[in-house]
Amino acid sequence: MCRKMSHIEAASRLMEKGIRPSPQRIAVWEYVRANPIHPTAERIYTALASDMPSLSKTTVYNSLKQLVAAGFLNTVNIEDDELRYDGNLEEHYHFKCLQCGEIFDIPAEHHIVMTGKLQDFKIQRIQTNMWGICCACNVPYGSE
Amino acid sequence: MCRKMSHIEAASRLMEKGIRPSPQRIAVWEYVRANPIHPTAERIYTALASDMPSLSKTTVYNSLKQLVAAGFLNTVNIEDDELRYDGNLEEHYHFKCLQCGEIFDIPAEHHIVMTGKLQDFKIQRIQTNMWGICCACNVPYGSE
DNA sequence: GTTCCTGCAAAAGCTTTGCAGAAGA
DNA sequence: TCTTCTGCAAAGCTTTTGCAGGAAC
Repeated sequence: MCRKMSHIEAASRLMEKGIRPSPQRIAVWEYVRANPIHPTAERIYTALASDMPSLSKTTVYNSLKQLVAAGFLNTVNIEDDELRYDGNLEEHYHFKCLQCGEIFDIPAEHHIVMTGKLQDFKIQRIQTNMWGICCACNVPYGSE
Repeated sequence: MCRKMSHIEAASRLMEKGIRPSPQRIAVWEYVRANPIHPTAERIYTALASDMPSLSKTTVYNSLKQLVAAGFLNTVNIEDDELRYDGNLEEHYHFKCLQCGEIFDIPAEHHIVMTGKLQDFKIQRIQTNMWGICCACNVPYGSE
């Protein structure tokens, strides 16, 4: 899914965008990349705070905002009440199981056909979210 | 887009779902249906409060939640920091222009191909959001 | 030395909850 | 009468802002 990236490479990619590669920013980015669970800011903060006791939530929010603006992370708007983050930049869908709550990455296998109204639109980003029952929860009665 | 609906029809459709057709709930539903601008709860409240001075935001939130649960409205998760509502239940995409900020409804012209991982998933809802520059803002220099 | 960054505290904004009174069945 | 609903006030949460100290260049 996400190619592994060294601290040094992460730092240089941040610098290319004019972002100072602070340990906090690198930690946030690497956490989101290494944990494809579409974490919230809160979750990222909690996970990193044990190794970085001085880390503040403000810094997590600041870092996320910059990483999204720089195109290194995407936001995932699949929940009505919280924002999630995704380090997987390849085109893919999100599927949220309404039973177990897990959010799955689904490889994209179609493209929007740009006809009619869309012909004069310049599309820069597409996000497709799906809700339903995942294969693990969608087990017919009696078959397990 | 949305077929016109009388108060009486709205009331009976609410009752079918066991929801008491209070004037507030009908007003919220009709406002969202009649104003395909994907309004936020705040906007709905402000718009209705002039005609219904006693209306409270709590009631708007309660009504929206029930109308979404009953399948009469959908949430639109195209903004990172606010939830919007949509009374158009036909399959369509949303396109947000990053320049003028407007959100357009785009008729759906494709279907997700359910292959691979998705074969055992039960999809109940799909939402596709796009961001970019709309046709009005996407005017080449010198042509206007 | 100047700019940028972090982190604390406080503020802001959106949404939910508790509850009392009103409306409807 | 009993249940449901409304609306006020307060609380809860997430996110942003102000600012002082510190780090990087």
